[in-house]
Amino acid sequence: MTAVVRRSLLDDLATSMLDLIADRKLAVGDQFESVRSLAERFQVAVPTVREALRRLEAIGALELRHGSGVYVGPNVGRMVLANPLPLKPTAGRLVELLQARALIEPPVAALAAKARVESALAQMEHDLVQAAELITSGDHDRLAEINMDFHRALAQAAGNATLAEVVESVTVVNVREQLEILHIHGDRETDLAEHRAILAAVRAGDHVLAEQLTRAHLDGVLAVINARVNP
Amino acid sequence: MTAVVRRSLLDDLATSMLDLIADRKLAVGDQFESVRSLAERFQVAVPTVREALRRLEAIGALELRHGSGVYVGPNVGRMVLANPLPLKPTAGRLVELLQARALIEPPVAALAAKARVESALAQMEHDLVQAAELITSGDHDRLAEINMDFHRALAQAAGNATLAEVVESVTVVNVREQLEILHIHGDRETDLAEHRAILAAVRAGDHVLAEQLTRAHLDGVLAVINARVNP
DNA sequence: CGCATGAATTGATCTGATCACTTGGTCATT
DNA sequence: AATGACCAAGTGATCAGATCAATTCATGCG
Repeated sequence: MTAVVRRSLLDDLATSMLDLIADRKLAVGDQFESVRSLAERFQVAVPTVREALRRLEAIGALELRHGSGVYVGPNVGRMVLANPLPLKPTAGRLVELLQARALIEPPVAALAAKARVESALAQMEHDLVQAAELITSGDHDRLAEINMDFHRALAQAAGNATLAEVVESVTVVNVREQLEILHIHGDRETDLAEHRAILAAVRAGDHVLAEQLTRAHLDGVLAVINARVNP
Repeated sequence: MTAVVRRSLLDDLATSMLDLIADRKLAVGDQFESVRSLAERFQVAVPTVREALRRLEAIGALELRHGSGVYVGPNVGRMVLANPLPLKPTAGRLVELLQARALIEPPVAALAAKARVESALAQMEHDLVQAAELITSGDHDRLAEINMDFHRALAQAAGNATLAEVVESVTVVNVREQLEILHIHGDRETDLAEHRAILAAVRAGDHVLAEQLTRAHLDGVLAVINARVNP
């Protein structure tokens, strides 16, 4: 049996649009075509085009800006995504998430110490400066964001886009919940110091130390969370 | 200013629908409401409901089956997804993907040797039997699928849903391309033998060996690919 | 120059209808 | 009783055209 794949009109539309983007070599942020012109181009009705656009928008391949137009989104060409509409994770799910990070990020840090992509290192520096300011100013919400960004930048320093996507996906998840974690963890100064040590190790190209420090950092957080969840 | 997050009607609709699913404790595969009844429930027009449904469908949280109804999809509640509409990856991107797998999967195998989730181990056994049959029957397409499934099952054996999602996301990517890889790699018997050794190590609870075998397995594939891409 | 203003463009949503697929039941045939 | 053909209701898919709302940018006033 040949498993007839019945491609719906919508599947065709969505892939055709991606092909259009690829053919025109559009980059992230570039304006795409208007809904009406797409409808005419593909000879389908406006609502149909919009359904296809929504599908692409859901995965971040496109953006629809009211009154402005359709634009190429940040996730076009990505392989791994964070679910943009996750259900509220349970406490256990958050522990699993941290475990996953504690497993994945240390070897990524080791790789980063070998690759040392300069732009990412600069981003990490920048994040540390920002973090220091936010600690004194007390804006814990933005601090949590910046700390997550440090981890994302660390992954980007490894020079592997797929790894960066994976790490971003597991760090993006509900900053709300991560906030709670940070509030539990609490010791923001220690966090900052550990981040600084990690960056120094990466800068020095010491992949063993970078991996070890990253593991210690995440295991520390994990231990606190675990104690909190299973008292 | 009160930071009026201008949640579009669509955002509200999509999240409301997810809330409905959560409230009713619907499981994957359960039937949801019809488009028309949803339109009436939320007091919006049908095309609007459909756009929200498309968004949820795009991430696999829902499925729309023509003539039948709307059903809960397999990805509801997931945190990490594979891009369902990826662009054609370049050769370099595929190497990166393999590198990412070679970095992530070995420690996952080690964890699997500790957790040993029985259902996943059974799945791995089943995959190996299937793979042996497909090698003799010569169905290389299905063989590639089964081999990927072995790796996914291995991740599930680790008992961490997030890790399983990550590994699935990096193994789902374009079976077409992975096929090409397998054709390059070619030595299907070796693959099978290595898979068998990995499962044995996991079964035995030898996490050091499981990690080492998995690393050797993926590094072997990676080496061949690298030689092929950079001749 | 700087800022209001209004027209044009574009996305957002609605209304209502028609087509196509699935499903389950009816009913004649076997 | 089992089987298969057939029909009708429910449901998603698509269409057509219209109206509302946000953005953009050229225009022109102060």
